[in-house]
Amino acid sequence: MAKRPGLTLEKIVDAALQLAQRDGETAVTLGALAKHFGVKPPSLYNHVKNLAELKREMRLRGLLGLHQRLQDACMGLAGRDALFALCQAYRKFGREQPALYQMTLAATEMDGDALYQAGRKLLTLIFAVLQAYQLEDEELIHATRCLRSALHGFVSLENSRGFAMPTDLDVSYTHLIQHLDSMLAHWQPKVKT
Amino acid sequence: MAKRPGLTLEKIVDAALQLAQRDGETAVTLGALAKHFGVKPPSLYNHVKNLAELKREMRLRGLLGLHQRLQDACMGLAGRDALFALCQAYRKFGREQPALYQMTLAATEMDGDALYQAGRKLLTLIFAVLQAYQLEDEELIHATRCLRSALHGFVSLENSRGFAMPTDLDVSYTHLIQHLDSMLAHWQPKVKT
DNA sequence: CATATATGCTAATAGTATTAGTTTAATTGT
DNA sequence: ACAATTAAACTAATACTATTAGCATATATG
Repeated sequence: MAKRPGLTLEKIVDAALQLAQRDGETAVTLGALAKHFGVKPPSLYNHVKNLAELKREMRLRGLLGLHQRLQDACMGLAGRDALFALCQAYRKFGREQPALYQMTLAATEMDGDALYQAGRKLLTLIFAVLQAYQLEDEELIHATRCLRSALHGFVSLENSRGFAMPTDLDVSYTHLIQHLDSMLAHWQPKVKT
Repeated sequence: MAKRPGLTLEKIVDAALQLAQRDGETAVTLGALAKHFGVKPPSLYNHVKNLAELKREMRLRGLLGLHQRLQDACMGLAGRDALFALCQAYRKFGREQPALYQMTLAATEMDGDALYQAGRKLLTLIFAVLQAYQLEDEELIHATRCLRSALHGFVSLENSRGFAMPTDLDVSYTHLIQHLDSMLAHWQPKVKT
């Protein structure tokens, strides 16, 4: 038997992320990963519980990475500037790592505590950015949901080629951010049904 | 050999849609469909090119169904009322048929003409609804992208349990619609970068 | 250096799509 | 009504998937 390649969960997740980045989520298969490490597929089970857990780990990395990117982008900024930076960084992440973004935002049932915590961190960051708009309690939550919907929707549709018209997407996104800022600045607590 | 069950593309797609509705997209498998019809898996290839085409057909049904629902909801309405009806019907469709909605909005590369046409129909309907807001040319496209982003983002996140806080989602969505209406009513053509 | 554990392996099961080639049910034409 | 044709089922086979069980050995530990 040859030397052991010193596999570890870290390395496997790294390779899985690269694989997803290159060939999409469906390319993340135990066979492909095993081949990458010069190992047989069952050997991976010594380090990963199963494929579902591996994908959970990937999603955790995605959430943490997204959080880091957004945090870096907002460093030292506040109010409108922070919002713009947040939105631009969000889209940038989605464009640069489409497969990972898609996995990241696809929550399932049993996600475990780590994923929940990562989601919370992201939410806390957004709350911090929205602080300048002086929303409180429930209103802050509603506003955050609107913001997240707009950002996720745009990135998601852009990544899946849902915007077919030959009109500049950067301009559309800038519009979107401006209107989000406007929405937040003139937030109306009263909902008329 | 027993009598032939009189398979057809229509029936297969119908069964596939029911299967997706009940157990999710991953449950749509040729084996499961074959079992449903009391037939062996290869027999299905006499009616469907392959699994990818079957899913394309499902997505086409989804797009057409969504269009129909939205059209029905907007019948006889205009302006703000039409927008509200459109948005509510959009979310309703997404909630009632989560798996189908997810497939519907996940465009791939080679989608063929039928899917493109269905997408166009949907776009045309939205343009009609936005007519009252008096946007023109490029602005109409940007506004439509903002609208679609918000709606798709909300429905998508809601379906994947992306909104964790225990705050009423109906209220959040109503907020979203109101702000979309406001955005459209006070659309600012100039984008300040 | 011996023991024990960690981590690789092979073999096997089960489920997935798909193709090739065959057989027969259903339809069509005379 | 019967023969010929077509449509649609079948069986058999290939090639991927994930996953488990049990075995063997490289590495680490006492």
